[in-house]
Amino acid sequence: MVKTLYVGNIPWALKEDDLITAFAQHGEVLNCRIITDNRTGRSKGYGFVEVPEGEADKMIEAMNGVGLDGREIIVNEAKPREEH
DNA sequence: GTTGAGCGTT
Repeated sequence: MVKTLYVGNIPWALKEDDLITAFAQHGEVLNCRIITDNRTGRSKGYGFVEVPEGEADKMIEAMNGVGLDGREIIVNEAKPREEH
């Protein structure tokens, strides 16, 4: 099973590959996604990273508050997406 | 070309 991590406060210039590289140093990154609004052309400035459940807790504590590109990022467990 | 709290799409 994989767990989804919420990553916020990320720089505008950051890319999905950059998140993978940063998170891959502390564990295995299965998938990642940065939320950007193409309709207004403005990045929401946050993204999601999927990591193994066994490493999710270590990844959060290891990457939470880490300075990335000069800006410290916020890493937490993402809430499950509600589907109705 | 800019900005800064939050929780997302194949």
